[in-house]
Amino acid sequence: MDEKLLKPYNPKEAEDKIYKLWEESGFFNPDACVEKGVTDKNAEPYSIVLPPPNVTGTLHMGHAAMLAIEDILIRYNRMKGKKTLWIPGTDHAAIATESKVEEILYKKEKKTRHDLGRDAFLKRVEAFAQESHDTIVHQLKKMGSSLDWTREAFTLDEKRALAVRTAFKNMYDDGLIYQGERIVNWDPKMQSNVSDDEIEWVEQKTNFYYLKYGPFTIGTARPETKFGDKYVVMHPKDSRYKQYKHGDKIKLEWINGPITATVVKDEAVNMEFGTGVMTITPWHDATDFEIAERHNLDKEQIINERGILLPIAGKFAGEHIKKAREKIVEKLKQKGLLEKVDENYVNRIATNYRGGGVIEPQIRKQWFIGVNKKFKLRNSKLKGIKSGQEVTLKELMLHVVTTKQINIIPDNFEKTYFHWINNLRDWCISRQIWYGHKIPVWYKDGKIHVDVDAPKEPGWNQDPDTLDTWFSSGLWTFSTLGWPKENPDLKTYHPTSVLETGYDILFFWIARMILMSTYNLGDIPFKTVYLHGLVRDGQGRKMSKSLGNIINPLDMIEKYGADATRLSLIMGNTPGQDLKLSEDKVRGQKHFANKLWNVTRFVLENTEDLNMENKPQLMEEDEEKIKECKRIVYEITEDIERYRLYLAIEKLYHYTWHTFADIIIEESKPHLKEESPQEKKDSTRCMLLSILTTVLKLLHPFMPFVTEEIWSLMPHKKKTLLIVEKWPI
RNA sequence: GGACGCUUAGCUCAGUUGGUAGAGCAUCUCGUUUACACCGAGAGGGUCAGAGGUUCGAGUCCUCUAGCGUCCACCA
Repeated sequence: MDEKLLKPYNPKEAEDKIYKLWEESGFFNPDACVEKGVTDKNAEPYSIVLPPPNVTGTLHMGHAAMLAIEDILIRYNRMKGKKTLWIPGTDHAAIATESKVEEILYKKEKKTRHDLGRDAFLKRVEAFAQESHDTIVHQLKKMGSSLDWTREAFTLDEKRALAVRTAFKNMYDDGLIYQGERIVNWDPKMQSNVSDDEIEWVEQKTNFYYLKYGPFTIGTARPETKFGDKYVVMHPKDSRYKQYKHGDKIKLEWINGPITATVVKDEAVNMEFGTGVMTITPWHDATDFEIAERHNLDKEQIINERGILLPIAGKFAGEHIKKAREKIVEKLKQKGLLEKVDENYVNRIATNYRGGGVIEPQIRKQWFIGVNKKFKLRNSKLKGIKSGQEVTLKELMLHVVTTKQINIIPDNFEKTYFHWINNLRDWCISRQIWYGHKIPVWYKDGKIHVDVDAPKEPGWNQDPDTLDTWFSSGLWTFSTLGWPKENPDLKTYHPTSVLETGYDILFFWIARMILMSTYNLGDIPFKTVYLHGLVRDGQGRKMSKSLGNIINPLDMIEKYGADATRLSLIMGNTPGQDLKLSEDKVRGQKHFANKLWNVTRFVLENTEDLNMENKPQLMEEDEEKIKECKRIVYEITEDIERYRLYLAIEKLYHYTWHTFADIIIEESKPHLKEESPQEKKDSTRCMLLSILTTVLKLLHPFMPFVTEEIWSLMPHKKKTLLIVEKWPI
């Protein structure tokens, strides 16, 4: 017997060596599996694209949980004999990465990206991204992820850029991508607009001012935006104001002198709120913008892109809004326009969830994807929609989920998905940051050129904007498989089998992938969506730097091994439900790995000289034990097939420890004694070895390192790796 | 304001189609026998948040209530 087995299991000694063995074997690559004869060339394909981690830093426990779940599914299906592919990659995460680098740049050198200029700044970002990428790849390997590294992708590499430009061109030609002057979420700090989904609302106590506006009283938390307010709006059914008719002109004294206000009746006004009267600032408020659009009202800009008041503010022009507010309030007070101040008002402030800048809505020319625009779907492979049929993107997104062509686990998230889609507005895809895919649009002398490639003749200037990072992530399931080029991978592995990710990016990403895949391929991107919960600390709090409660996956791997780390993230992890994780839990799983190690020691000590070529006759009671083990195999297989990994591992844990070790092995001891009849002895030994072999196979997807290490110490095995052994069913 | 989720042993959670309440950790007692003290044998501990309903039977299905949490929404 190998001397290693005499000492406790040491993950550190085994893991890196084992991972290298797997990589060298080529078995992460399905083509190699076919070549080496471990997978049938006509086998059913099984594929997952790795949700690409952002190149903004390092992986956290949420990533680790995702990797554990996906690797289990991949390893299980590989052992089932399927042609199994798991594609690795990383995401350039435009805004997140750019703001991170800007932050570092400012901290270290007190410089902004504009001080460096576009090219020099981008070089910095790329260097940062490369470093992050390398760290991430290292971490992915440490977790034991059986990813096919020959197919690694990056959302911003050449192949993906071609996919992005092709998708843009197609959507533009179909009239789905258009340019429009709309109110957008402008982040003055980042100098870019962000989409509705990238906004985080924070509550803030602030003053709420009641101002005299002619015969009315209006309320506002933002007096600095009010200079241009010349429309006074009330609900058409509000009886308090029935003497005012839509279109009435009223002369009144305002901040910088007398103005003429126009009465507007609109149902968007809430009669219960304040006095039921409001004035509007269409350039800087989304609701006001919509009212102005409905009634064809003037829109005036009050604040510029850097938060500075424009000439309309009179003597306040040139001042930053933050500093001007108090002075403006003072002036209102002097003029007798300030009626009352509520000091306990709680306002909701829009911030950029990456970078934290306070959003200042602005009207700007941007690129949008129209989700309600009709177009003819080409080459439909979707059930219920014919090629050439007129549809909208929104309809496609709803259709594939309502008809169950895509299943979401847990299914209550389908409701959330539908609700979001139903409220979906046109998707603003242009950003004014520098890191990302440049928009494939060129201008010259008032002419516009939209294509995959730049025009040949000189003098054309490319649109300086970049695309929302989710545009390229939306293509991920097929851009990683070679689209738009003809590629056998695309035929074999798309649609992918399952998309596994955290429920927090259901809208950002999953919905966008469904949009992009149904549009560009006329097909679903994946058959099943499996959503895992957030990983929280032992007390259920979010892990964050400020709380200091972050558990780093690499630390856990270092202390307790990758297998223990994986198990702790799978046990008790039900889909869609947040998982509480403490270090104790990881430690407990390490004990399990060691238990398995010791079980092996016992079985091998007793079976080393057993000749499995001439299988001994099994006695009835041993036959019974093997049958019971088979039943467990069926149950566990069923659990994995139905994505109940938490149940599968619990049963396996229980069977291995409390049935196999505590009962079967304990009861076998008398039968292994010298004086026991040879027949009985052989039968017992054969039974033990058979069950151990099965248990190792079943456990392999969950704890690949220790099982592979043990496999290599088994004297009876064929000369193969456990990773490609057949699943015992 | 709307939607969703959670509430089961001291702690963390399972409980898959309704059929006599489960696991791990923690606690207590005992124990070194062909692996394992990162161990074994055993014990205590729950009116399954509350109220009502359907049913022969409900932790599980329905209704309502409470607490906690998450997401969505244009209340100036």
